[in-house]
Amino acid sequence: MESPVWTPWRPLRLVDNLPAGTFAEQLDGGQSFRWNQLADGSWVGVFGRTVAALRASAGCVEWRGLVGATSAAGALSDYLDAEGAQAGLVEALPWRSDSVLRAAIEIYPGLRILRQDPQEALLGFLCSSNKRILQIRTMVAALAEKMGEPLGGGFRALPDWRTLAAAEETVLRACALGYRAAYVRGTAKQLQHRPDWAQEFQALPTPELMAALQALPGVGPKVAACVALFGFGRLESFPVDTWVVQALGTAYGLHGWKPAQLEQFGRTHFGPAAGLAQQYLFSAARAGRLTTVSEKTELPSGRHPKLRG
DNA sequence: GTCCAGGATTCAG
DNA sequence: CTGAATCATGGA
Repeated sequence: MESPVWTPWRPLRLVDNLPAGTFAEQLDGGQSFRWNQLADGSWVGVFGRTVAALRASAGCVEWRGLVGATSAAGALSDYLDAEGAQAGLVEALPWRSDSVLRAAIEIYPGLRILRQDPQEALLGFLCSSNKRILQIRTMVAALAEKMGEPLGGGFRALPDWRTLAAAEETVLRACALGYRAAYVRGTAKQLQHRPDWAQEFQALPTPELMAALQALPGVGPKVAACVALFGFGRLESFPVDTWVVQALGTAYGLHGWKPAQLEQFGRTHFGPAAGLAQQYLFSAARAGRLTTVSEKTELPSGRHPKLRG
């Protein structure tokens, strides 16, 4: 087993303060599935072809990379939105009139959407249906371990579509994908001959991007919304999963609403950064710390959206 | 053993 | 079009 040789720890300059609790939630809260926390509290992960370790100390973030590899500082800065582009979007969310959102933001202040590689987001969320975050991490780790290209230090990249399309049935099955193996294989077979698929998808407006994603096997409305949000930076995308259904039902009184209706509510109520609001609500709900909306709070879209039109 | 998981697909009505 | 059944697997 090849053990990693790390560079010294160095500070990562972030515009926004990032508390340790928020930091952990950001890396391990169901956005990416490739970060693992070590016994010393630091985090080790792979994103794209970059291997890095991170740790939060006194409100600041430190990083280190593999000796001999290209410096991970630039990739990390982009990945973690070091320049603070999302801070203004949080400010523009309706937290002043929405006490539920305000309370959720205060639980994980500084929480941001990771700017992930499209392939990483798509593969991860192809594995996500009807699975818990811990189990998704296990699946993705197995895919990388068995088929990914070595990056040094014992770490591996995610396998590309060509490799996944050609993978033996027994290999895929050993990754504990279950029925999702057909999703991964089917999508891989469609994308393996389109090396520029990510650029082509990125050029599409969000509605067309969502449609293109949902044309892939195993990609429905929720997975497409997650890939658009985490992989293509579409901050207006509003994924509705079981946690968000419960959160909007209990906290906003939207009982019995169907996912499509809740998605419409989320995008109209939260606006251009609805996906960011969604992540705050998702994390708060998962932490069991979601509050309930007060009767005074105004909900501009506090009625069922029209099913047609 | 039972229930559920950051759902998607297929099928019946 | 909508709602229910089904899918494979592991952890609580």
